[in-house]
Amino acid sequence: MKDRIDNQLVVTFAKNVRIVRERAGLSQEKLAELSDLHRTYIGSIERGERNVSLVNIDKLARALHTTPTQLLIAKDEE
Amino acid sequence: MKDRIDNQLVVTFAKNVRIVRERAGLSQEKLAELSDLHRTYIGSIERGERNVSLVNIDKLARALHTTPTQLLIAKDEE
DNA sequence: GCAGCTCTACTTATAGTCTGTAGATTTATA
DNA sequence: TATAAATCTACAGACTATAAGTAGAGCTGC
Repeated sequence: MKDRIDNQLVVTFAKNVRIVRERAGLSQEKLAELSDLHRTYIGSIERGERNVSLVNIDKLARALHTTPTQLLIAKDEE
Repeated sequence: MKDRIDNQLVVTFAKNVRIVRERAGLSQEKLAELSDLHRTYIGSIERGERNVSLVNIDKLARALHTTPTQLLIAKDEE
């Protein structure tokens, strides 16, 4: 398994992408198609293995009909 | 001159970093030191030439005593 | 069996570093 | 007033590290 990135923002982003995607009823493959990214790349983002940059944050936010900001906010730290 | 990146999020981020840095009374060099990034890299970010990734967005937000979210929100589109 | 996800492994593209130059601006100082 | 010294930013170019992107096999649960 590839290493997770030890950074709170990366972890939060990863979780949010997964949550929003699932709420939207999309598979990773479908999201990949909508965002013009690769299916395995989406998976690794959601596992917190990728240090995603602004342009792809933007692509994902658009595909999920949300904002970059929403994807970076920690929803509930329990 | 290196090309600006044609992406709204990149442009917004660039502007916000500069505004917040100047409000804090910091030079690019001082911010570079505080964020543990290179001085010329800070300059190119503010010129909108860089597609910055999550870990460095986090570093900059911390150094500027703000949040990643604040750096991504378009303040006023006039 | 199938859909959806994980994981390895890899190449290519670009994020990010470093050195150095130049111009503009400010500040001290003769 | 100059003018020199110090500070700051823009930018070029070359380099290194890592993000972006792809392919394919293999889990897992329905």
